[in-house]
Amino acid sequence: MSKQRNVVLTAVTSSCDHPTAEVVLARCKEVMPSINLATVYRNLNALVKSGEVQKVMADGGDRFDKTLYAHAHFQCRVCNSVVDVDEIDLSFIGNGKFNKENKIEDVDLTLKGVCKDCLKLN
Amino acid sequence: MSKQRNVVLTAVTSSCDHPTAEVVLARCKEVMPSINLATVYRNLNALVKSGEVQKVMADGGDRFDKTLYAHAHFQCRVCNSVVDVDEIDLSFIGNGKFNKENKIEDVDLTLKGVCKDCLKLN
DNA sequence: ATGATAGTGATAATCATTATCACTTTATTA
DNA sequence: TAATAAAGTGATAATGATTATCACTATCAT
Repeated sequence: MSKQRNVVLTAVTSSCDHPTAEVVLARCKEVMPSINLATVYRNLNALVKSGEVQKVMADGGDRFDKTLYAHAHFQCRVCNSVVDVDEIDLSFIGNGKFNKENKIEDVDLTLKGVCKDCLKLN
Repeated sequence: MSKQRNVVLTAVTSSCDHPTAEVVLARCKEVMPSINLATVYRNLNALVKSGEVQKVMADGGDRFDKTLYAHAHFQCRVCNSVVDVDEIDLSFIGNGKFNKENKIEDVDLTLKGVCKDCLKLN
């Protein structure tokens, strides 16, 4: 594991939000100013492949997540923030007949709407 | 509703798959060779806004869907095809406490893995 | 040390999507 | 019907996120 990969991993795991690649880059630069966006993408993809972080598709670019168990997300269409939604249980997925014929490897459940903070601003 | 919007709408609703904008363009050109990709995007977005079609985020570009009720999707990571998964009931979402503080407007549940056809090819 | 290999930084390229704009079609009004 | 306003189109440029390329550097095993 290179120094850069470690810096990228720390940038994702040291906070509870869901940073974009650009945000990860900004955090890495605080600690390693020479690090490059391409390196950030390379290592994020490597970390996803090795199962150390999760990738979450979202409007405005993919997000990266330190939480590894299956869980739902919510993205606000006003401020674009992404938060975990733990109250939804995803464990039932894979029990149906669909998963007998096909192979489900991953579940991506994203709720969309307006978050409580943006609701207040109206 | 312009001729072009009608052609775009028909391209989405006349089949049961989940075409990308490029596929929609190809279908439209069969019937209206002069139609342009920008026009296809413009009208797809307008149809989404008016609630006549649904947009589904997917790897390799957004897909468009004539089915309007909330339902899950599955995307194969080998052939990239997207299919409906009707056996998963999404109606329970919105009953929890999360939706009391925040406003959930849309649900996007995409399963990922390998479809039965691609499993056979191994 | 030497060579092989993997990883990096810089930047170009790609891909999906959106913006712009001159022009055409459609609708509205006189 | 003619004049005019409004909306939509096609062509293409621009954007934004992501990936590919490539010369160079750090790391590791001889």
